[in-house]
Amino acid sequence: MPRIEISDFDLQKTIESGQIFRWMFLNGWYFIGYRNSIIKIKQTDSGLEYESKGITKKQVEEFLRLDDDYKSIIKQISKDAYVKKAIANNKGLRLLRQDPWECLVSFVCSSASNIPKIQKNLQLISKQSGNYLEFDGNRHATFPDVGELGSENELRDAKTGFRARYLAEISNIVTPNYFKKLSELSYDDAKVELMKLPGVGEKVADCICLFSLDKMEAFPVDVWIKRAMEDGYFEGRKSNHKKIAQFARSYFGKNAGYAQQFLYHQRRTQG
DNA sequence: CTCCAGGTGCTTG
DNA sequence: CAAGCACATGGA
Repeated sequence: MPRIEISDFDLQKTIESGQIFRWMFLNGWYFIGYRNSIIKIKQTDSGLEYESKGITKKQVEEFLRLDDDYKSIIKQISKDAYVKKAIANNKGLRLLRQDPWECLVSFVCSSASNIPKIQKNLQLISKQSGNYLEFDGNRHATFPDVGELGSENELRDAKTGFRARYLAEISNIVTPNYFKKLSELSYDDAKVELMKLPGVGEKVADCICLFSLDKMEAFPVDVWIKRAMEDGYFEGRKSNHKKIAQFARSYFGKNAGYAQQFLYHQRRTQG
């Protein structure tokens, strides 16, 4: 089984920090749905150990963002005691590089929802419209390809509620080429383009930019981050999404998205 | 029963 | 431009 020698990589925090939703923990291993396959992975003393089927080593490294210079990023976003505490409490938390299509569907499902429900939505969509894969003695459903998400009614069967209409419309608009084009755009242009899709506003567009399009300056502002930022940087006073996002990008710089992930996870787990 | 959840879109003032 | 509300669903 392939091993990856790496320090400062906390697999549990990374997987369970709400950036990906199709994973399960079984007998000491994480099984993560990725593109048309599964990555089975666990933490070891010296790093990570994984096994997968139909995915190259290069693809696994790309997904795990092993190309990030973690220490340098941490140094860059460690601007003050407040964020330093979030970083210290979540040492080894990383961002992943997801498939943009699944990321788009995931975060359209995320609006006015919660993590367990998003997981349920994606699992049902995969069972309905994805393929099945035999792996390690188990059957796993893969995520449906672009254009194969299913009808609006099927999406409603997946308990996506009022988001079913958005997803069905999105399914008719995007193509593999849509994401190829998107990946070539700047952060601002990619965000504008994404926000033309129904069900995609500022926050969802930022999540897609950060989690799947390498736009590390994106700073998604949800209710949790809003509270965390108001406490840490606005003297506890109420602010708004636009002010917070604008401040965060200028304050934390080109890796603001990493700061977001630490502050978000800190807020979710320690308050 | 009421409230709210990794928001967005639409309508009003 | 900001504020207010509906939108499905499910857990607290």
